[in-house]
Amino acid sequence: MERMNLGKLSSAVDAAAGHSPVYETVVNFTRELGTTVTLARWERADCCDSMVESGGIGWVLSGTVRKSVILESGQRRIVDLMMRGDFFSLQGDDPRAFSFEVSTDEAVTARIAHRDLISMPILQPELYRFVHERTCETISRLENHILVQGRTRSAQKIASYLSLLCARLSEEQGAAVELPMSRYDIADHVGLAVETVSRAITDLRRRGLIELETPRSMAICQAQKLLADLT
Amino acid sequence: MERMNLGKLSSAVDAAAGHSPVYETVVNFTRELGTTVTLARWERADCCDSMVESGGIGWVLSGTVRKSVILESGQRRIVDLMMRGDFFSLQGDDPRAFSFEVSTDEAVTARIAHRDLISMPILQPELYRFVHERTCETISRLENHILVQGRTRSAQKIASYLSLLCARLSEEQGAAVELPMSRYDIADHVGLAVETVSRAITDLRRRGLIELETPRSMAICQAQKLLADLT
DNA sequence: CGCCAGTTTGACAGCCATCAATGGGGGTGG
DNA sequence: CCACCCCCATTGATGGCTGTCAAACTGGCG
Repeated sequence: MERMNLGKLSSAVDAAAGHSPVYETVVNFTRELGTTVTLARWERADCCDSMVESGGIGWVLSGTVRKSVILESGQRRIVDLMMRGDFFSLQGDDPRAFSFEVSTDEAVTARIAHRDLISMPILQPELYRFVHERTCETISRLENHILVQGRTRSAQKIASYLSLLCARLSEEQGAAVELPMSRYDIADHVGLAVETVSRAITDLRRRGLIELETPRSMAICQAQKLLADLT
Repeated sequence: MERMNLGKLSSAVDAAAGHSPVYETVVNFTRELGTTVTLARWERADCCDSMVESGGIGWVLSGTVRKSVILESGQRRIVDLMMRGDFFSLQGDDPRAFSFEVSTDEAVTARIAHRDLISMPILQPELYRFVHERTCETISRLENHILVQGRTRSAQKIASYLSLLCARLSEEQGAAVELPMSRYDIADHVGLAVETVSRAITDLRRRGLIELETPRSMAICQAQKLLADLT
């Protein structure tokens, strides 16, 4: 892990190719925070658990971070996947003992410690409002994932999951996207076995609904059919 | 739906038997809001969609409200279950078109409209902080449900779901609780068929892990075994 | 009494988790 | 440079679990 200051933020932001309007507001928000914010640069497979200690709230400026937990059975479950612009809550006293890991080559995160969050509504009401807005967005993200996991058939789960993922990764329809996670990660995220994930993806490819340049590079060919077809 | 004022709040709160410390803070929060808050009393099967129009944030003071959506296939999915003290976000422009329904004989809800939420950090910073705190609690609730849904076996899903539900409904271990939803609701919430839910519950009962006075009244006998036993 | 919604149980086909094996790609060390 | 290893992805075979269809049972209500 490497500490960063706001001056170095630009290079990190430039690395996050294909900016979106929402992402711009997150970057501006980060700059306006001044010394209240703590930036950090991480590398692949880094464990970001140290972020949690101070409590408060965190977000991703570039790269992908996953929030996971190991069950008593030894199984890993990925609860959430945070990409550039996504916020997540940091609760040090959480008995569920989540851990955070970087799944891309590099990731830049930001956070506000709990003690600073406390004084924000008085000192920076405008910015605190933004925090609330993004926190509600986090709720939407989790609700969407509950809908994905609620699907009964594996093909449905994978189809709706990939649709959602591509929509978050790229604004343009049908463009090839680099999947930020392995088949194992997808399996642990949607609640399926790796083999079932692989089979479902192969099935979608054979039916011409998606295309795979490499196992990690995917393009959705028929977006609406991908979701509708699978009763 | 019947509008309420803060004066009538006491009777509604008294109806929510077995107060918890957290719930008390929510009630106090509601009182302190004064005219900013909008209270409403609902009856069984009422649709609370009118709450969403003004945006902002809502919470439950008594009873149970479920947040659901009908998929293209006609299936219903219950995304979240809100009980006394639970907050939820209201987004009128949400394309996912969630609807809210009361699943108990009676329910009392409160809400703050978006326009009032906007001015809160300046006018009532202390209370706005509380909103943020409860919103983070909502995130925890959804994360927990993602963990439940992620279980692969039906018995695991039901066991962990019932454990979670009972923990939210009653502070005392092993006490009988009135389930706030039908088997159909449970099925649509955890992503199983009704028959599978029924079989899983019967199975847990036969093994002596839970007891059923009536189909709706349940007591957990061996809490830790209920979760650990099922690899 | 009859109706209805909710719950439970049975039978069975189909899907998925598991075990097993193969192939590919990137890294390291000889 | 090549061999080797490890991780990832894919495919096959199989048993068990779950969704589906069907039927019986319960309690409440008019």
